[in-house]
Amino acid sequence: MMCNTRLSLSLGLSTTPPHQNNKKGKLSTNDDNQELTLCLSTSSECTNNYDNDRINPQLLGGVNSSVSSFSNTSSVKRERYASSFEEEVENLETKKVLLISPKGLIDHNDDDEEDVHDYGTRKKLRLTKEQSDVLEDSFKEHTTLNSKQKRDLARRLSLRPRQVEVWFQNRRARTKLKQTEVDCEILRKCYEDLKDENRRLNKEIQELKSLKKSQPFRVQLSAATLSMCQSCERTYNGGATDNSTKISFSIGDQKPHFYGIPSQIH
DNA sequence: TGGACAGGCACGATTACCTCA
DNA sequence: TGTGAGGTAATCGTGCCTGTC
Repeated sequence: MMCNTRLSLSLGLSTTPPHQNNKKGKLSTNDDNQELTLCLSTSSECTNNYDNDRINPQLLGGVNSSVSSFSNTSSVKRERYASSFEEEVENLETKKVLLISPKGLIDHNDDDEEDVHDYGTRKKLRLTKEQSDVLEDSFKEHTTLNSKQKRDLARRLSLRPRQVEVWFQNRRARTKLKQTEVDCEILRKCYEDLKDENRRLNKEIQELKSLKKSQPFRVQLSAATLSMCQSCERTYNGGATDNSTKISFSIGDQKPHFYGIPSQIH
């Protein structure tokens, strides 16, 4: 989508975005010609081709050089990660141009260890308990954030806005997954109950059929004369006036309620 | 006024790192 | 010490909405 073009700079260097080369996002070069990449760009040019979270700003030098081939992406989400990018670029103001070698990043200013990642691996942040708690509290208040809330939260937690955004996305996903599991369990229970009910009703039908056979003159059943008791709130044959033939079933009862039928049937 | 386009955002699916048993 | 499972941060692709030209 965003990073699907190889960049060919005027220096004749090229690369493929890290995340496209392999699953681990390792930087690699074209083995055939052993090209190296030298990224010379300001933030805006680079964000035109890379999501800020997908290419480390450290890969970008502070050289203010416009490179035309950086601006060819049509659906670049320029602003999406802009704040985080700019923040990091700001941190890198003093850094020099960084070279990317086949073995990864060569940092010429490696006194700041936190900023120096081996971009052969995707560094994974572990949020502290405090950060998680704050995010949880915030999530309880509102499950989505507007830009200002995101920025404020990020500043408060010393995170990048993008990280806050991702956390909320994942949190929403987890909530939804949990709710789906709950719903599934409820449906499963309903299904089991209905199955039991169906089994019970079938059994009663069989019992009534056999009863009809053994006592044909005492119980006259037909679909037209079956009715339900009012407590079941089921429809019944309102036209039937002969109480002696009305039979009622009550959902949940082990035995049907018979109206106007001799008690020995029970 | 309608269409094309870009940006922003949310989402689902997936990947990959990390921890722990 | 190696390993598999689970949790989760991060990535990717896509669709929808909105603003602008």
